[in-house]
Amino acid sequence: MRTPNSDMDTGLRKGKWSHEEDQMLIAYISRYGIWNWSQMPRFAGLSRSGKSCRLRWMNYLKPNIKRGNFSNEEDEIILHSHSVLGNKWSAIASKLPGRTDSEVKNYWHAHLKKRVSRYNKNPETHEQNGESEFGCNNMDEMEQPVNHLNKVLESCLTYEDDSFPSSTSTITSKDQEVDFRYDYYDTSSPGTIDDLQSFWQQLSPFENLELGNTHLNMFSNDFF
DNA sequence: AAAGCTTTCAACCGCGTGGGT
DNA sequence: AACCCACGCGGTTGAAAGCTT
Repeated sequence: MRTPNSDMDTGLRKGKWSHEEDQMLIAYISRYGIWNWSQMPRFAGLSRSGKSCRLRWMNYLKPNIKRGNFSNEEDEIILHSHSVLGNKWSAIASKLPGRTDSEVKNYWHAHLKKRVSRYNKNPETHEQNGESEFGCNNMDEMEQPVNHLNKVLESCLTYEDDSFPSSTSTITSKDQEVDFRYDYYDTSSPGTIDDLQSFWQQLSPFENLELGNTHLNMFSNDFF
């Protein structure tokens, strides 16, 4: 929070909003609506910039703003969306009713970014009781699925026949079920987080996907 | 208890974009 | 085509709150 003060050049107030200012803004918008942010503060009797008013309204005063902790579901949506969209906070927030881009951005920097970078930089440090937090017993086993996921995805998108050898698993979406076959241990080079992001990008056409494979579940539920 | 450090998050700032002239 | 203006977005800041020593 910034301390209330004034901009010497413009005479406009800056810093934390008082309850009175909030009430003035709410009262004005309730009565006249939003017509021009830069002109509105003057008519509303506020010594604030239009930008400041807009920000205060959009992020805190607007009806239906959701406050409080983010749910696990919201966490997953943010992490998944961020892997696909990058720092497009507005686009990510649009997937979370009641959450603002600012709130999502802050939450990402305060909580979620660490979870991803922690694994990116030093996955070994997450091993506990001889097993990583991702459910794998060693790094090879943990990294290979990332690379493997793309193969799985590719197979389920392009093959529905018996052309794939070896093990069989099932991938289902809300409107279809596709059998696919793969050979997990054929995957030779370890994957990276970029591979994982690529996986989610390719997966996006399948909404509400349920994956009948432990490694896929590992990434969708535990890693994120 | 208090000093120092870290985290959180509301608010600000600069820039890009799009519409109007 | 060039300029202006309003708006929206994303990065950054810094006070307050929380935590640790």
